[in-house]
Amino acid sequence: MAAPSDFIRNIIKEDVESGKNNGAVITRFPPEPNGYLHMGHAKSICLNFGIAEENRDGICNLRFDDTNPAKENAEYVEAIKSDVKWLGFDLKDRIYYASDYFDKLYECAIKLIKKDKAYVCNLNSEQIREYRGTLTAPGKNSPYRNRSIEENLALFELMKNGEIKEGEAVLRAKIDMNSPNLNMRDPVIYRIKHEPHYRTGKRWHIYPMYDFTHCLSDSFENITHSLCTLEFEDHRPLYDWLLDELKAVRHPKQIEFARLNLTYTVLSKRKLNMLVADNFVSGWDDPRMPTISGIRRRGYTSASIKDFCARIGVAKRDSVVDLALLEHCIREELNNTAKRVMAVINPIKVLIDNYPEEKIEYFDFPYHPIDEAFGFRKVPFSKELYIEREDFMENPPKKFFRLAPGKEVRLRYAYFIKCEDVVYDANGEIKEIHCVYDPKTYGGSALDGRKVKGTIHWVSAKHAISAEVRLYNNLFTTPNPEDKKSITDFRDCINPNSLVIVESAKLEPSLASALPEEKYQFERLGYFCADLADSKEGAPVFNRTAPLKDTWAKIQKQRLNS
RNA sequence: UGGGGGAUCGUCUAACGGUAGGACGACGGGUUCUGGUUCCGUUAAUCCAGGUUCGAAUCCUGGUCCCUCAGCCA
Repeated sequence: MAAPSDFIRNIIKEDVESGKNNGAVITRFPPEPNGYLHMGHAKSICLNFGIAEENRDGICNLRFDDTNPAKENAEYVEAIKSDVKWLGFDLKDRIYYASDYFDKLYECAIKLIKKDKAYVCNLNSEQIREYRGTLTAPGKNSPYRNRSIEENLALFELMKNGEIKEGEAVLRAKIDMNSPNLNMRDPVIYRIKHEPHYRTGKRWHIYPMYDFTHCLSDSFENITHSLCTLEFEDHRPLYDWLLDELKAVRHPKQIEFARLNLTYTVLSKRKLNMLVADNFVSGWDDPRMPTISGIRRRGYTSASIKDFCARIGVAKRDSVVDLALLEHCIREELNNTAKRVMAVINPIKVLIDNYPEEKIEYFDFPYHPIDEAFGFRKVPFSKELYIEREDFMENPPKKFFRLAPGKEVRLRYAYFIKCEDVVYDANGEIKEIHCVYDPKTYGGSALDGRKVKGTIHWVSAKHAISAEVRLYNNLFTTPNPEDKKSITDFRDCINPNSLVIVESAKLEPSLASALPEEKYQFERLGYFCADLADSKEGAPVFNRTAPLKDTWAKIQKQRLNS
């Protein structure tokens, strides 16, 4: 694949060529450990780590932006590390924590106070908001703005020692209450939180804010290019102001790009957290979730995610990427890598009337239609079979190529069969379909050159294993559940059929040995993956990763619409 | 009616004053023991109005629309 190119890579290329930073390229991926990583993060990871890989001696750090002890914990840290590793980027032990910089950051705050560029403010949060002004009205100076450096130092010391209550004091940068950019109206850079931190314990009673922490952490790590999403564009002046005032040796360049949006899903940690907390899904790794761990459990591979990220590109304009593109990426990969097997999800019984009662034939079927390197497996054939309910119609429309009274089809790789009779139960439901087979079509082709239009999949009833199969559909019914104009609460759009559990699908016996995370194509149905958590050898559980494209379904839909 | 951004096929994204290209989707067809794959083809875009220029998606002027900022979240 051609090397990716986008406006950020172009900027970096120019910087390297002009000798900026001595040609170094150091990026970072800075998640807050307050939730699991999702596809939006995957975009950022592929960008930051990708750029590092593409440049000679390029480096990308994983840095936990853990300055809010109320929301962060070690479980999230572990989950994030594992997701980044699974995506296949080499961390080289370059794992950092903003919390490791608390001492250095504190020193920077002192320095700022000594420069008379920061002050302790005793306005409460409501007052701070009032003094800040509005989008159109300027703010006004805090009455505490002109405290002496000594007083500020003393007060900040008290804050640090836990001697002031939460909410009663903050440290603010002294910038400009008249700035049209709200972020420059004396932003809070430290607040009091009498809350233990998952890494630093009870050592601190004050915690630095994002704006203060981020630019300095970037600088400490010698980051050259600090890539973030569009909403931080307004923060760039503050990012630069802090580094300038503190005379930082390293002054990274912040560049903003548009965050990822995907149709039929939500990509905000807050919303995903709500789905988990309110049990709309089973957890962060529910296969319906657009989290890295969810999508992995669904059966997506890291290669397909990287491919997707390369295809969507990086730009500044807001965009919503079609989920179909993600599906395309996984189908393309699995088409080349997944073993083909047969499974019947919605079984209906077929009896081959002219097949001997006790006879069992074992066929050697290929795991892949053209590539023999995939190997072969034994598949039993007998008088009683299951086929897919949807593959039989009593009164078929014109273009139905499957089984119907009087019609002949091919059982994949096995025999031609012809439907002779249909037997009903007391409720008028089909109980079984009676067919005859043509022994001269052994292996699935007729010696006389006779053709059949349809080939259907099947399993031997006696030999089939029963297993749970989970059919996943879009989590939301609308393409854009995050659209504020048309939707008041994204939860109103949750798809009630996002998960359909098939308790006992009938699988060919070879599938009994499927290993967790092993990927298959169930012929004519879709790509399936043995569940990471619930699948056991001998007792598999399968998740549908993506259905195969289905032009027959499309034809039917068109018929309905016309 | 403050500031900061953005507008190119249905969607995503190229083109950096010189043929508006690619991918996904959709549609049509060939091949096929998966109505899959594959192959071929079709569809379809520069927000608007002026200007500069031999030539404008690109430069200038003026509009329009969209996103974003008033956490002691990140």
